[in-house]
Amino acid sequence: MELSERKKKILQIVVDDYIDTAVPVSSKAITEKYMSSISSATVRAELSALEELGYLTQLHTSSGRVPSPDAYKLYVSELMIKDKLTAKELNYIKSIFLEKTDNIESVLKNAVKVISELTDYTSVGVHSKGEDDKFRQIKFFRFKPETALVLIVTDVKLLKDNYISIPPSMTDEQLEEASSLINKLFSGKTFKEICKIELDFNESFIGYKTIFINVIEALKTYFAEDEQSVLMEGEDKFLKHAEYADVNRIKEFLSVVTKKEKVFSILTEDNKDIKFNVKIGIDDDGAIPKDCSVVSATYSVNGNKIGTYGVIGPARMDYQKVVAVLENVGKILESILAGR
Amino acid sequence: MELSERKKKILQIVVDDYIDTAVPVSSKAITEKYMSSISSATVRAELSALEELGYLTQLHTSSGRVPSPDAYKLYVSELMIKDKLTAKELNYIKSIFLEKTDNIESVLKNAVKVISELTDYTSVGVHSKGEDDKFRQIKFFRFKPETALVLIVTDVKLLKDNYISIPPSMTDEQLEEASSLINKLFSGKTFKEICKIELDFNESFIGYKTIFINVIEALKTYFAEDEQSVLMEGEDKFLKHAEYADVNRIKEFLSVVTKKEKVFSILTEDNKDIKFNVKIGIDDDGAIPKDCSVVSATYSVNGNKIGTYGVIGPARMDYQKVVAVLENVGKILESILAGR
DNA sequence: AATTAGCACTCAAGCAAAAAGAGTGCTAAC
DNA sequence: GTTAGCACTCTTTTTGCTTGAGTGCTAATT
Repeated sequence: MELSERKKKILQIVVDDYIDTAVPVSSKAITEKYMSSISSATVRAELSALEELGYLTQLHTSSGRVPSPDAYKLYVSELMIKDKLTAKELNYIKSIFLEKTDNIESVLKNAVKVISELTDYTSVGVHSKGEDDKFRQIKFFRFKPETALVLIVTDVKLLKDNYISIPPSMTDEQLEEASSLINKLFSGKTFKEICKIELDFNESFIGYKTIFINVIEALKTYFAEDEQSVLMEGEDKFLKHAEYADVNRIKEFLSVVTKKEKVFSILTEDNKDIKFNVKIGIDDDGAIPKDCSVVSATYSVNGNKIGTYGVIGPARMDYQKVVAVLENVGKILESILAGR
Repeated sequence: MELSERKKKILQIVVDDYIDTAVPVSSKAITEKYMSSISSATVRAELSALEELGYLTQLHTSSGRVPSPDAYKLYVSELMIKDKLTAKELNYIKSIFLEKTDNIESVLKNAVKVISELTDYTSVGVHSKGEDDKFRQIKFFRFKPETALVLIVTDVKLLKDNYISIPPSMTDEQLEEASSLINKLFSGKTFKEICKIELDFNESFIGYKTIFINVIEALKTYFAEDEQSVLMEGEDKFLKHAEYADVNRIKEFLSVVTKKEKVFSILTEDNKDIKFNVKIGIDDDGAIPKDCSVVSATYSVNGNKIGTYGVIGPARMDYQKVVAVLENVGKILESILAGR
């Protein structure tokens, strides 16, 4: 059901004020600070109704009201007055992205960094698994006769650390030829496409069979590693905020933030089809800690969602600032990725 | 001045008991649990003397005694009975190091990981800046006519992410030749040595001058980045320990542990020439937080100290376990590095 | 000269009762 | 529908009191 305009106004005031002061909001505070035209008794009736509807809660009978998770969600999607960044902040964002843009990972790293710095919350970014990343080039570094470090460059990133074994009998020239063969065959293709390639190991090819299989194996490990691709910044920023004055809250928060796989699943799980997803932890056993909020957005290239970025912090978060920063960073991020 | 045997014994008991129980140790506890032959009044006199000497402190007049930083240091260097690891633990250490050993960084990473897991403290490792790392091989990935990604492999690690600009007029063949020239010239040399090489750009060489200069530039950035080489594991392990029930303690701890450059300077600053260095934070403005302890050791190859590894945790730390783990890991670490 | 028993003293920690204050819900009047 | 007024609830803070652990000191003992 749709809320009356006055209810919306009051709810907005409560959320605004609570975000600002961290103190439960009383009817008196509302009339005195924001709505001198009506009396506190009227506001009390409205607050009571909003509580009935699930948007507000009371810590105890004689305390002011605190927004519920639903209230924050509504606030972000409808109630909140959008913030604008200062020219200084906008310039700062732009300046960060001027740095080298040769691979998506470093672009995303910059995005995550700037988000954390401007919002003062822990920021995160995940890039899609990369099944659509395009193969660019392969090179081998032969360290010993039987092992080589294989380097694969995609349009997204460079992968190293994949050691493969090669037949010791193979000469360096043959290895070189193998790499140019692979380059010719795979170049420009996505991982999905590469897997479909029917390899015809005829006589001119047969010597490279092991290599090919090993390279594809290396590619598979590349696409399998997902937690690796979680980028975070400002893991300790949450301590700056008043809610984290309690040891258990801190433990809860850290137990999530220090586990990249947890962060990954939170960010990639079902997102509603709205611009900014807000997820707030309710009980203690969910993926997100109690009273902890995750605001995230996806970025796309050519209409394909290829990653998610956002912030993690207390439920009582400065959503105006956060959304403004995410919005602006997102725009630049997409424009850079589109122009590649 | 040298302590009497009895004082040493009592100090050892106090530290042992305090590490075990986290409760200030009373004269009564000492006589009842460990020294039934003498009376508590005698112990009290000794405790009083040890306090006078700076080894013990009292929280208030009617509390038991707590070891001072000096007491912990003496404990580790002289008083403590060395712990032995179980066969299971030893096997675990060995098993971890069986993994790929192709570069020092990954070996150190394993060391740090195993230390954190066995001790349950945050562990750290830093490798020397690398002026003695040996150049192995260079390769160029030409992305655009005017830029290339340069990959340099040393005996320690692989460095990527160094983009250099190349003259667009240069053909791929010339670039290839440049890389084999560089390989021939630099191979097996340390950074120091490379810097000393007098480059004679005679006619056959002159075309590669820009490349050479750019490569050396890339090497310099490599050696300049130092905080990068701080490896850490178990950043949230400290929360497991009783001392971190206080928010300010947590903040202090995290403010150090999340800043790699701080950890770096703590680990690399003046170490006494003993096997296990113990540094304990005293006041709040030092590099190390109050009541926080850092136990570290260096590892060497051919008599050259090339890195430091250790743990960070509360002053009331299980030094027996920590030293035993560090000792064993250090041995394996050095044997692996020596055998390269 | 070192050790010990005994005792007074100190201080933290826990508890209960009281006081203060903020905020609500309800009711009756506007 | 709105509002003033008031009783009621619940938290927070303060205060005083009690308990108990542990020490330091002193005088007696070995």
